[in-house]
Amino acid sequence: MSLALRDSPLVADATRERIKEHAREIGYIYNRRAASLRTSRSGIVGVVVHDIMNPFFAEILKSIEHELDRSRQTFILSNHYDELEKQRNFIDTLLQLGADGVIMSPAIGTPASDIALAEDNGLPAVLIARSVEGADVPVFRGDDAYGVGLATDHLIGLGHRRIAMIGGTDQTSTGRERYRGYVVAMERAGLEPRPEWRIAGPRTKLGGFDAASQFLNLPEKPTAAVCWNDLVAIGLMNGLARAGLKPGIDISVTGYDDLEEAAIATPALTTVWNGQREVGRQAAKALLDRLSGIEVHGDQDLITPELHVRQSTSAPK
Amino acid sequence: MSLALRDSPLVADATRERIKEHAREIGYIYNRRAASLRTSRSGIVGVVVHDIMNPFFAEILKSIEHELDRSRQTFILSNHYDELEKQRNFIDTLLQLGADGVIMSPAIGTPASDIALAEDNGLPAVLIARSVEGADVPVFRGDDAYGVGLATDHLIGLGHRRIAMIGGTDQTSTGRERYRGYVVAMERAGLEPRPEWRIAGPRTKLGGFDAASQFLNLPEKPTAAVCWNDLVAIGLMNGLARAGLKPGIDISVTGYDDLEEAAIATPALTTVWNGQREVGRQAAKALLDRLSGIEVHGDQDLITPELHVRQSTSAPK
DNA sequence: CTGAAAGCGCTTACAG
DNA sequence: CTGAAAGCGCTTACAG
Repeated sequence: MSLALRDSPLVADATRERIKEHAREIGYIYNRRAASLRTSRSGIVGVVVHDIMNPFFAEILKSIEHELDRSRQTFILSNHYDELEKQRNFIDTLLQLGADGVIMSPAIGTPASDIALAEDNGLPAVLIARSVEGADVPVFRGDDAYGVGLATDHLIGLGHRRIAMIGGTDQTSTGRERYRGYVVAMERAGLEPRPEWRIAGPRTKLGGFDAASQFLNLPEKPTAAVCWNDLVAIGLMNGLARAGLKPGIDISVTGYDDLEEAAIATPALTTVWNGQREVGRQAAKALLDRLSGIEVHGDQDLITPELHVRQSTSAPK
Repeated sequence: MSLALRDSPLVADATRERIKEHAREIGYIYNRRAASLRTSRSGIVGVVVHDIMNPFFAEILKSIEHELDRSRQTFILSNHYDELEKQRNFIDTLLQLGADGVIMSPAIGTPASDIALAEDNGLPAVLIARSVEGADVPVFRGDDAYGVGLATDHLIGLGHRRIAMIGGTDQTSTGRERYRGYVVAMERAGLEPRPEWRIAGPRTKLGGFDAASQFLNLPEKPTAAVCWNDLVAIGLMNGLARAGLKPGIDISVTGYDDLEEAAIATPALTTVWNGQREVGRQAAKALLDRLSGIEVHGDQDLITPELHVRQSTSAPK
């Protein structure tokens, strides 16, 4: 009977249908805990990110979901809010449930040993968005330095000379990479990336909104802002508008990620496409490959970002 | 040993600590599948909503997460995208995993029998946001008709006479309630809620954005729009701005939900607080109560919405 | 090829 | 009070 319900080819079609029909009639419910106990395969995959409310992750999650659905894996989602403790609890839960694998955007400060612990206990891991020094697992993310370079070059090309960088933190690999991309592009153009033009910290709309006044008080007023992500950029534009300025005309603003929302912001946001869909798809595929025993190499294939020019950038006045 | 690890009072403190220490050393991992198989309690709670990317649900989820965390329940999240099939698959998965309960915002068209099926198989359900005719389970949501009435009354009080209602669908209980609130408020003020002033459908930012041109072509141009939710309102304001109008001055706009984002929109959005946090908290608590055998009455305590007036509404020009 | 038995790792009722 | 045994519902190796 169990063979028939699992669509085994060892059972004739007609027999299978009869058994399934009967199972339905008596309200039979397959007990996955029991099966999993026996086979040590649970069909569960864990996904843990900073914050699923963040549309950047939400877009990644959608494509992970799509990919996992196709191979009938159930996925369990969790936020770690960049707290190591929460992340550890979640990994612990996955181990206890006998999950088959985990896709994670590691919390700030995740040591390689945390990932090794999971791996050593039969929980293969795949990273997204951020890498962890010393962890020998596949990582999927965009080429952040290159992407921010695109945005910075674009502003320089429009004639901007004083360009601020708003948001992000040096505590993550992504943060360091994006800042590096900005610095390199500025220097390449012979411009000085003045440290006081960097407003580190903001990563949300509210953060960008609040940074507007700080931006407007910067020494030797910058005429443009390269933002950490679209959320910060949209928040900043709202803050600038609230202060009576016209973002896109008085001050040029670029985002990062190209969220669905970027195109309908006012003004429509010039931003860098960061391949969220691709990141999710590739990460899910890599994990599924690992589960079926296919070797996946640990080095990261960076996704190449693209600049999408819209109305939030123009020549300085 | 198992007693010690579960902090049973039957074991002396010193002994417990020694055993735990040893367990840590040998890298022992508690097998929840085995325990669950034996006790038929899994510590898993399912949550299924239309779309977790929607900030409205995301805010509810956050408070559910907070509440479940405190009682060490793991929660599994899923989107049904208003597809019954997806919702059924998820409930099936929960049954197979032996989940302890489910919190759901039922997909359009969910029959009471689907909920009965879960309940009959030992999976207690609690509903959020939408109710299901004939299902005898607790429901937690706001008083939608009353809330939209608040927004409509506010616009009428400012002097508006031609007011459109944008977004939402009659296929959900929420949709019908919100439209009813608008109609009742209009009629109470002796105004005619003309059917062509209703643009049904939009429920997202993009939907609201696209509805702007349709709104501007409405017969006997309305001077204000009551929107289905904040997303539609923000999208509509962006669309109006793109058409050269000043939302909040040329056209008054109200939202619904009071998302975090509403306060930082440009102009800041006048909207109706819908108690997301409360909905999540109460739903989680009700489910936990049911799990510990406490009777929870099936009739719904509606949360009373509040109007939050900001800059997106003013007297008609 | 078929059917009965062992065993996954827990918890708990029960014998000693 | 303690320790060994039964059993949760599956899957699979094995005996017949």
